[in-house]
Amino acid sequence: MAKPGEERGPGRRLHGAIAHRLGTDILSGKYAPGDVLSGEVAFAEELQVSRSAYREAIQVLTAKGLVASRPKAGTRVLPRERWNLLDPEVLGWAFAGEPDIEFVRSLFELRAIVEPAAARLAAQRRDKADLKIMKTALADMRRHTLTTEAGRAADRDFHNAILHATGNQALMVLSASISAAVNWTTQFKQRARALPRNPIPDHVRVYDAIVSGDGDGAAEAMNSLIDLALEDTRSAMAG
Amino acid sequence: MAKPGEERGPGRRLHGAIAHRLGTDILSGKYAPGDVLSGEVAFAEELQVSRSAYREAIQVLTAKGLVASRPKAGTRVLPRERWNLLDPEVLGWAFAGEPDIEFVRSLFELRAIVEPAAARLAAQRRDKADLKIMKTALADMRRHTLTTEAGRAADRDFHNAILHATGNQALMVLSASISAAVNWTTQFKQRARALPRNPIPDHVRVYDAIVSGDGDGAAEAMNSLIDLALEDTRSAMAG
DNA sequence: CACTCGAAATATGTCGGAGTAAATAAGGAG
DNA sequence: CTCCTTATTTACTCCGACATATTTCGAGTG
Repeated sequence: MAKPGEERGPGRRLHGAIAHRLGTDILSGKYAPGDVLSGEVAFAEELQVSRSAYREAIQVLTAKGLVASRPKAGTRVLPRERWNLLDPEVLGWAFAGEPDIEFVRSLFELRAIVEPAAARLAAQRRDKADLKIMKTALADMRRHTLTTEAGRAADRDFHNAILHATGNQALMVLSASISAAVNWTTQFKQRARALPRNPIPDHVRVYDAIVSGDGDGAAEAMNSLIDLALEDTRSAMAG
Repeated sequence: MAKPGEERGPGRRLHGAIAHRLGTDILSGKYAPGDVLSGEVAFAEELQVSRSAYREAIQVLTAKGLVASRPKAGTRVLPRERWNLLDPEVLGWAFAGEPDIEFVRSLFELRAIVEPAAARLAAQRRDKADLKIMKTALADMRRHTLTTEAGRAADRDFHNAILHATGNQALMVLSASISAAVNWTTQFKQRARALPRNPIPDHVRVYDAIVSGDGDGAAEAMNSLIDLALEDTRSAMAG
């Protein structure tokens, strides 16, 4: 690699850049579970960084369950089950290269489980502030399409507002992961072709049900919304 | 504090011990969101450790979204929404002291959403190996009660086996979090009083439904199992 | 010959200090 | 009063040495 500084974006620290590089390498399969990384001194020298910076990067990966180090034995990649795949940063690393189709499928399945239930709870517990956020998010989605970053941000805001309206902390944390996944997949869809369907009506149906406090309706509307999004993604990946 | 070595368990590194201490302090509210920690040099000296060890601990907390540090501004505790509360280690820190009742409630709500759906999928996709693991886990639960660590481990194994049988990676990762939560809450129930209900029959009903491929039955059985567990926990906390 | 115990080798873990870069705050020029 | 420059504080990075934990290999013993 060239100078280390070239590979890190603005604001990102050196150890963060190293963690990003190693993380994407692990998620992409360049280092497989069970593999033992080169020794600290050797690897740090290869990356042209100090041992301290390298070690701090390894601590980050260790905290996310990707690797584990032991004296004399070295640092080895842990089995996939130990990976914190719902960590937003890990999720980003997973989608940095070509995302694993099977993993995307399992994320959609999780969405299909969590979000309709969340919509039901949101319909029962939402307050005026929540509804206001959803309304403006919908308006922003109409103004900018999903082809723009602003449009995708509005989409994320809408889904986040629903999860926030449930008042459930654990669901809110999942929201970070799920919205990250949604972001990556919508971006992925755009990469392939123009979005074949107008997503607004589906979102409006969810919103209307939440406004009127109709839990079952909100759950069902959200369910069909996810089904349609899944279809779009599938056809984009297949084509 | 006394010698640093006294506060770390076997196998746990020094920076891991520091991360554990700071993590529990943050989760317990000793350091509130927005608070700025003392400078590296001062805090490291206060903890009687080197800056390297302290910094590596901070990297761990940063990776889990608990804190963020910037030059000149210092290291500050992030708002709760940024915390990776589903990280198994963070979950452990949350239950190290007196767990927040509202948080426990939200975890049960997440369980009530995810596990019935997982049981439904497991009933449709399980193979013989999955069933075998569930069967032995049930037998172990019968042999040791939930008052013993072996019994709680068997309980975890049973729930893990269900999530594993779904073949869904994202659900499997959630399993680590949820089983950790289940573990902590069962332990918490024991702390208060003897378990008032025999949990075996509920588990057997779930198992039978999964064996016979009855998705709806598995989901419903799991749903009532969680309801009962929630009641027990609630009465234990209230008492 | 097999087996146990112990010493050496090796990689991670810990340490303290020096120097760099970045962000805020203070001060001066316009 | 505003804007730009400067100064200081703090985290960030690097370095080299020492400590500690495991594995491995060898010597001693039954």
